[in-house]
Amino acid sequence: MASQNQVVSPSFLKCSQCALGKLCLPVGLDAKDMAELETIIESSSPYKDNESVYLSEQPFDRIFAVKSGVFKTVVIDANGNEHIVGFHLPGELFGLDAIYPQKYISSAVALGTSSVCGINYNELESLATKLPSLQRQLFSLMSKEVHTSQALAVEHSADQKLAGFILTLSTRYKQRGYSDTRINLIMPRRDIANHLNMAAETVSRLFKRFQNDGLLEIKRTDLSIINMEALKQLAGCASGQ
Amino acid sequence: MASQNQVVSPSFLKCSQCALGKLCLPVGLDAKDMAELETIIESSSPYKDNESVYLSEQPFDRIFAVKSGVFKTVVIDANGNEHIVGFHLPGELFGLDAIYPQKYISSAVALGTSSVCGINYNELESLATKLPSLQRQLFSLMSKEVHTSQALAVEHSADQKLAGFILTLSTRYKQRGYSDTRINLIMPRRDIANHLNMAAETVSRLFKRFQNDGLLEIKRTDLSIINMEALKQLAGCASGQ
DNA sequence: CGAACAATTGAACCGATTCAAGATGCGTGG
DNA sequence: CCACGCATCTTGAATCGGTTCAATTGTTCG
Repeated sequence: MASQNQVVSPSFLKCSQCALGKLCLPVGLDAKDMAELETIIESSSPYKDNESVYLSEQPFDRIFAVKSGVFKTVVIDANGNEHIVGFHLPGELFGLDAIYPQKYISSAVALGTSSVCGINYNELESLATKLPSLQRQLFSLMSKEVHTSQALAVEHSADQKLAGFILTLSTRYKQRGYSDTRINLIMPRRDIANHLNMAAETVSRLFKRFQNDGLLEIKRTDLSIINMEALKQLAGCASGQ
Repeated sequence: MASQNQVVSPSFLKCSQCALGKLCLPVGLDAKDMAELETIIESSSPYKDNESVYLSEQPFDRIFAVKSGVFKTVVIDANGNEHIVGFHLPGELFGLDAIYPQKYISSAVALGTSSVCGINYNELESLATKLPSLQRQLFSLMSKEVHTSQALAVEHSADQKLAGFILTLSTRYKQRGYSDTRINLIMPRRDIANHLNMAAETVSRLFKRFQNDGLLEIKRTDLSIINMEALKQLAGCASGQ
């Protein structure tokens, strides 16, 4: 099993693992279509820890696919408080929420050394008109995004939220072919806490309790899920899907 | 100003007010295109209070546009607890989260007598391939949906959440041409509370405090916003825009 | 008019936050 | 390689916001 946060595929431009490629291929993109998709996908040099791909309020032109590492998207409210909207794992897209307002709502920041592919949105749209399977895939992905955002709101106790969070990571890594039981929590506790709207101390205490209860083992960034079923029950299953 | 929860337009099938039509028209749908869009939009008889349009787990075939009244979408977690994912006002779409899983995730329930248009999704997809402006509009709408779901997660104190909720209603009604300061809260306190993850008692207390502080006036379902700016400040602006 | 439900109000309670120390791990330079 | 210093994480005790429970008032509708 490849370790997480590594480059997804030797030639990411082949798009064999990213959110677009994964489902495009089986539904009828031939080599020519695929080649055309690849022309609008641009690779970029890696970002260092804490560097940003784009900033809030900048004009929207591209969506991004994570090639390696993890990114977080962050908004800052009127009082200057940061809120982490989401974490983005290898193969996942981000920047979709900028389509409607035509500017980036959040800022995207690398967690550790990480890299992306940029995809010009206007060109992607044009291409989607020509390739029905690509259009379908895009609709599907955005629908999934809606669902994901909503799922977060369902849980309300701190236990539920943290258990749910771990499970979504597990599921998402599994979907990309990584282990679903051994996870590298590259993001600091503070970021997890912020994302789930709770105090970092609470995250710490809960991890300890989950460990004492035999649900998982955790040492710094190294998380192993021991009892997946119990975790799902705790989360109320909303995120386990 | 037309009162809320009324039929949006005499002939909704003309789609002049719904989320699809509103932006389709200015971007180049001619009469023939429009006619084609209308052929896949079906009107239905009104639903009575508490009747459901679809239930969770049912196979997905259509998305829906609210013609009149209000609908709520509800999920039930593993422990049997209900959670209200969202409220849907006249002109808005719902059911988009079912595209990815190809089955309805939530159940959609009428709040008071309400009516919808159903739109066959496969046909809509096909049509979108032929009409680039329709495709663009759909992407845009789904992006907006993502943004909306995320915005909810940003607020964390009860004050912020309730203020934010009122502001989103205000904004959304305004977008459809209704008053943004006089709102009919057709949904019971219990539902508002559930949606925002708080106790109905808290909603009650907060409404009272907001009223004492001169932010708004409320009597049962009749809400008037007095001090919009103060509300926005309270909410932290995340929902204001 | 009266029954059933919805909303309000008050008081006790609890989960999670906050504040304040300590512990642990990590990179840097001696 | 160890020592230092910084940042992250952990742990404990006090506090607070919001919930829960219980009782009252208000509203709707047969």
